[in-house]
Amino acid sequence: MENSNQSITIDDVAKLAGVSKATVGRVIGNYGSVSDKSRRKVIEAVKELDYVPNTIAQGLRSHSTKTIAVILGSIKNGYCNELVYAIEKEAMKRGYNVLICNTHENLDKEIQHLQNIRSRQVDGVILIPVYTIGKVIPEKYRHLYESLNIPMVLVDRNIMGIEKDLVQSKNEEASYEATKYLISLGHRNIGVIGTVAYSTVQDRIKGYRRALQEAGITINASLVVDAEYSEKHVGQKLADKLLKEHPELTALYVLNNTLCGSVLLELKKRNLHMPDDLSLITWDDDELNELFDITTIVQYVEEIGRSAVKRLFELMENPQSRAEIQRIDTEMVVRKSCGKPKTVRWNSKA
Amino acid sequence: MENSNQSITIDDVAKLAGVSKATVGRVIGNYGSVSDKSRRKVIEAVKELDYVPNTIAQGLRSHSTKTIAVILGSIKNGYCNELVYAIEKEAMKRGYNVLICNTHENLDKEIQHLQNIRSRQVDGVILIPVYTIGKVIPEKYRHLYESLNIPMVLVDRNIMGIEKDLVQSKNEEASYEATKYLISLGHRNIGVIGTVAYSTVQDRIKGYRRALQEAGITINASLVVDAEYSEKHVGQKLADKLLKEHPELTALYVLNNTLCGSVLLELKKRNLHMPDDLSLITWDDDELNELFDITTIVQYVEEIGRSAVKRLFELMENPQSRAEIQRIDTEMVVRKSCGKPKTVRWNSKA
DNA sequence: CTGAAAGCGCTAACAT
DNA sequence: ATGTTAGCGCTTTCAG
Repeated sequence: MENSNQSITIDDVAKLAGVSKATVGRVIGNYGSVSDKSRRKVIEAVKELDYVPNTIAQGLRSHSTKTIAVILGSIKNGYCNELVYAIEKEAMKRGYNVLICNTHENLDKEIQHLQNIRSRQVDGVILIPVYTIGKVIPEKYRHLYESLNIPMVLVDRNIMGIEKDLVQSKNEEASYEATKYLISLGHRNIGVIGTVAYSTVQDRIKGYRRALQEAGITINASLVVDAEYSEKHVGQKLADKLLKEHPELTALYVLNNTLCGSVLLELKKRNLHMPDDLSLITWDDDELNELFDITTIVQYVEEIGRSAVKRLFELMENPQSRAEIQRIDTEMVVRKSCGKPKTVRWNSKA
Repeated sequence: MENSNQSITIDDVAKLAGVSKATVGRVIGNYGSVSDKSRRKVIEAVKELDYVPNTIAQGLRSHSTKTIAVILGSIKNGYCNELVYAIEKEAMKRGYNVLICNTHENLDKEIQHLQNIRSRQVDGVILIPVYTIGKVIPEKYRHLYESLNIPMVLVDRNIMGIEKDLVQSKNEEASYEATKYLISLGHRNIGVIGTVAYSTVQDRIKGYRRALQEAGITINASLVVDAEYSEKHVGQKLADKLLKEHPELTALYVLNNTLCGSVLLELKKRNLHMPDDLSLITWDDDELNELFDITTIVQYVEEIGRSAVKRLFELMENPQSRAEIQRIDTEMVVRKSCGKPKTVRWNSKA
């Protein structure tokens, strides 16, 4: 218990316990078979010396670093940090640590992280990929992902043209239901704001379209506007644009959590109240939504994280296992932001 | 470029380049001296084989894993994820990766992480400690922190009785100024809500008291209420309590970002408007604050992160360097949540 | 059940 | 400027 010196090694323990270091290894690594007597002696020596095995040395020898990496756009994003939280918790349970890597939504940085991770012999990767533009990935990049010989599961977004495990919400279905809900209230002109680049958002748009079609409502493409990632106050700008150009709108449907606050700013500016002047639905739960009583499609991010880790460990045990897609349920939390559409053109003045 | 096999080693490169592995090491590690000719050959071979050095092996040999760990309560906290973002960015620049560890504000878990990190030979630690209850740390724990022979800088919170580097905001000063601002508007009865357990919050309370004293206002301890960490909707509950028991209050001062949303919920419920019915100041920036036009004390979290990393690297180079405390400026962003106090007892009805 | 020996991939002395 | 050698701390054959 006394000496916390870094340099106590398995040899010291072996010497003190009067056994070989192989036996010590068996005890601390919990493999092979050791007599009770030896085990006791080793355990005592470990305690006596305050010995902790060197994970680095273990890693070099055993090719397992007990580390997984999470690569994503930015930990500052609400979805992402909830995800990382869940992943770390789950990994810790299994004795793994997690390395965090922000790509800043930059493909080159993602590649760089991936390379780096290879050199670190990380055991597995959970990735929210940048490349998801709805086009099949260029050969140059595809090669990188496929050649990377490391267990990997994608979360949230898919990469077209690549065979990888994926865990994500039922985006299309949830979006379909949400839109149907608006339609059932009487809305026929629903504006949509989202960052179209992401496969996730594309799926949500598909669901939106399907619901409209099913209700026999003509689809007006100009009601769906694309919010460039990382542009400041883009939600506000686009809400303004939509409301200005489409006085017929009676509802707004926001596809990214990050945009909603900014959209609310615009509603406030125009003195538009929910649900009387305008109905609103948004994705992802947030304190904001509760405060403003906004009806929300909640993703079970914790569950997504847990599933991703679970699948990753399966992959680590059996790297040949075929890629599969897991779609996690969502929940629509109905609050008070949606109502029957107004017949008066409240915003024609704008 | 062809083979992305894991098992390409420095030997393969040496063989292909026709030099010794020592020379290869010199080139990729960029030390010692190598002839231009050899260097070229090595670089070519590296490219040819798509070789990446094994960080684990490097670490075992050189005792530097190029990894730092960040240990904190929860990555879900806004302050924390901004901090981690800044740290990761800064670390990446220097070729370091960051390991993330959540303590869930649990001291035992923190210790566990610290132990684990030791076995991983992490080069340095940035820690937002759990133990900060304002009492000197018990010997049992103190020993653990001090014996841990690894460069470490604390962020945000201090541990009494321990000599460690610390980077934090000028909590006392900022709080003093904020309170003075409220006083200057005419407020004399200012309710305070915060999680008192944290040294940070204690400093903020000190600043609040100093401003009151200086203005000759009698300090009423019952105006400062303690929000238990992790209790749900505690902000709302405490705001309710304060307003109920102290109808003389004309301003609320919230010391943790996490509490503010919940406090707003209570104001909404009581139909209290800022600044007419009540003035409000809160700590930490947030979209919420902008949306509600709340005057806010903004911490420069990015700068705190950068400073912490910078200091950590100094410590890593010179572990004997004496512990020092860095206090980072804050900024009060004045919005519209504060005004002159009402003379009418608006909330006496409650 | 246990020990001896080899070696994971690299860097750091020490030669030359 | 370059190669040789040893060995970081551990796990893993392979004998016994």
